[in-house]
Amino acid sequence: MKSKPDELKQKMDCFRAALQRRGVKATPQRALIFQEVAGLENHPDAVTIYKAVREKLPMVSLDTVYRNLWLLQDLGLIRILGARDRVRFDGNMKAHHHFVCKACGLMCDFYSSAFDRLKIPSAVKSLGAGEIIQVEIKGICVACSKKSKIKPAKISR
Amino acid sequence: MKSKPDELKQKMDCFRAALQRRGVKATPQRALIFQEVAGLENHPDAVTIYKAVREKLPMVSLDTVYRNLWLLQDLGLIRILGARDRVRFDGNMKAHHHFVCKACGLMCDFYSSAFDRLKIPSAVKSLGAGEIIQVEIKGICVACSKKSKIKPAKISR
DNA sequence: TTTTTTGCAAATACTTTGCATAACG
DNA sequence: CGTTATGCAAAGTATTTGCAAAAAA
Repeated sequence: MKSKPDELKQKMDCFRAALQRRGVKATPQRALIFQEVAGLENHPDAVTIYKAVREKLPMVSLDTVYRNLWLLQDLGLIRILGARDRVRFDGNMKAHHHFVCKACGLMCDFYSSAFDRLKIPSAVKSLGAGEIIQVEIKGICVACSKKSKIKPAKISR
Repeated sequence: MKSKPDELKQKMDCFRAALQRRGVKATPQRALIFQEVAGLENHPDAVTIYKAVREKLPMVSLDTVYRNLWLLQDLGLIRILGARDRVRFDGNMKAHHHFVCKACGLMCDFYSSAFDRLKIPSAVKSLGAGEIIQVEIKGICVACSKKSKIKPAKISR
């Protein structure tokens, strides 16, 4: 699903501004990669983005795509879904919610009876049958925020 | 963080019952693997579980751990967090929430102003500084529920 | 012109599979 | 006993890294 063209234009302006602010160069690869991610409402993996970018720029390599995706994430222009690396398992079958640290990947449970009472909105019915509803809060965990006081977080894998 | 011993016992009963119901054998490996995941409130990856199980049963192999984790998930005894396989990227920076299909991994956005208004509970402050709050609804998407009418979903990678 | 970024290729990490043997019910 | 599960080793994917050449500011 593509977003409206003027929205995309606005996103690209935002993109250029963020790059400049951080002294990062605006290469065509970078712009195209951002455009692909920003223009889609499904959530592509790296290879899907790679293929899409290749249509317009056949020489790009997959590692450039990865490098730029992580860079865009560091710049706050895109996000990742779920865990950054491997699969994680959850054996807590009580109602609970998650806090995820953007820096170190820590995931831990918290409880909230208010969140437990959330109902699945009717708009979701057109997507499928919802069974579990959980809230995810992303941020920086205490351990990482201590670290970053010493040395500003350079989030790289 | 370990859960209380009687809770664990109850979980193990639940485990044995579920295995029997589905005609799956209760091997010591399987029981230990379940116990590890069920007893932790952080969300270990396969290798972490593997190491923990090895302490008690030094012969287990990593592939047995994986096989059993997926099995336990199929049985509904544990869950996985985030995407099952690769990293996915999200370029939608508007407030939004996610629907995730347990069968095919489809992830798509939906909007809800009610969910957008959720506040970070004070209990979370002890975990870290929350920045983004999103709701995740897991279930079966329409495409998969059609498929499963023909042939009951055998969810394997 | 200086620094950053790219593409390539090779390396690493994570996860799955085939098969003979061992264990469960 | 018959079937299912295990361990091993080898194969697949996914992702990262080092480096010389190319491109941006």
